[in-house]
Amino acid sequence: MSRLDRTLIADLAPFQGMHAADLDTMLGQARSMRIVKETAIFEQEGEAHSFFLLLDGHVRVVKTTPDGQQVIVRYISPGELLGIARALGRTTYPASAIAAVDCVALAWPSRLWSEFAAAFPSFGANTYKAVGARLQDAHARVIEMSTEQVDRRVAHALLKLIQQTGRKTEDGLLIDFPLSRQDIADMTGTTLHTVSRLMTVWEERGLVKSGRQKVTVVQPHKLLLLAEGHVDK
Amino acid sequence: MSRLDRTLIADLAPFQGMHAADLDTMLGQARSMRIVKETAIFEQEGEAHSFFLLLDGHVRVVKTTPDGQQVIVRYISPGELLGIARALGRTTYPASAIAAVDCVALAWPSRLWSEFAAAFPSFGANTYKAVGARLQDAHARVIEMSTEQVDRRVAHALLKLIQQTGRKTEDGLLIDFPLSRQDIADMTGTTLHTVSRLMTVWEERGLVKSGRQKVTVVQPHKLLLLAEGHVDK
DNA sequence: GATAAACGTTGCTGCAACGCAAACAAAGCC
DNA sequence: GGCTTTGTTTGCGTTGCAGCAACGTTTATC
Repeated sequence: MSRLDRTLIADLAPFQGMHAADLDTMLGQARSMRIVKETAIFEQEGEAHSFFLLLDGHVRVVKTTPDGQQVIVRYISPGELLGIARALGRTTYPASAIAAVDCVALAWPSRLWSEFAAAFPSFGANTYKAVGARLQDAHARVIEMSTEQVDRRVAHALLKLIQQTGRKTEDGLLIDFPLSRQDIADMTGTTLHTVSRLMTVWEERGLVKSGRQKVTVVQPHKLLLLAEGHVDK
Repeated sequence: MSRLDRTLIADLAPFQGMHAADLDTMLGQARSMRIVKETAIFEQEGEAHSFFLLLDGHVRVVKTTPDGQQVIVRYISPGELLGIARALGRTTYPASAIAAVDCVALAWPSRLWSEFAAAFPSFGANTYKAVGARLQDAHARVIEMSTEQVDRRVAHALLKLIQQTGRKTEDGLLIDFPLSRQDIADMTGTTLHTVSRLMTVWEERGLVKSGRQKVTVVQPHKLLLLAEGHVDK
């Protein structure tokens, strides 16, 4: 790992407020790894032997129900920790993490997490703050699933994605990794058919442009209005 | 607070592994309070000035959407912490906490939380473990809302409640606080009408017995089969 | 004990969204 | 270039469940 890399890593949320030397200690014990597209970083129910820092790419966290239905819990962007099950008192991963594109990540053995958290208080605090945010997010999603109908949920999901990974193009904000109708359905608790129908309607109205596994939001503002229900669908 | 009380409190999950003297330090700074039925311990959006330990009673945590719909996030039983928003990096409460019955609780100023967590590592670790469990729970609920239909969600909710607060009676396991059809609906993302219909069917089949704001699960095992979908409804 | 308020039940109707099926389109592969 | 695989679109029938409305029942209030 080059000097430059370390400087960039120091800016990431999980390491805010840490001393450079402490960060070096952590990085010294990390294993760098590449994950090819559509392979798993870790699997649901598997023993939580490591935790990870995503450096490049996008990862989807997926839960599969006993009867085989998939739910996408969230997408992870570079700079975020994943697989911290052990830090929350679990011994197995509660979900699978699949690389949506080719990825680069750092890995540490799980047992080191508590050592790091104890030795570098900022690191522990940052993690717990992130966990707090995730809890918030999960609750927000429960509310959404309980009270809002499909079109609004899908609109919301797209907005969250462009906020996370939106890349400006001539058409609008492109979601920067392959995203199928089925993926969107798995994020919002609906079916690919319903998503497909919604997308065609929105495309006709000029809200989005989309192709195979590709979504560009043309008019984020209008999509937001729809998501918030300030407009008749 | 009597000597006996302190002994009992020491057994509660948030204080496992703490020294008796440290616990005394904490309790010395707590304010004991009674909350009358159906009043708020804290309100959504309100400044998170305190965190609480529920000693007696049952509290429901409710989120209200901008358009007035209510969602019950969870019920809290004696021995659990609540209102720990500040510990997760928030300055306001993300939900309201309403006493389902007359309650007794201890309250500490929020700023003390980080002091306690730093001074008594077990306390901090216990809390984060609890937060981890809540995150798990929230995710499980998202999955459930995404993939299961109403009857199974309601069955699951009832099972969770009897597990938390079930009191053995001659009829079966009674949920030990007033619980209306609307409450169950708010827990499961449906309407009181649908819940009412389900309850009548289940009553006819001898799965439950219920009256006004009162639910007794007669055959938990059969209800579980229904919740898991191992039986045609 | 009469009146009101809160909670629960039940029939009916409508529709959002699911499921199925068939066809189409694009990408990968030999 | 043809073949397969994977993803998308779209029509049509079905249905779970919400929404409305009316009524019954229990608990509070004075």
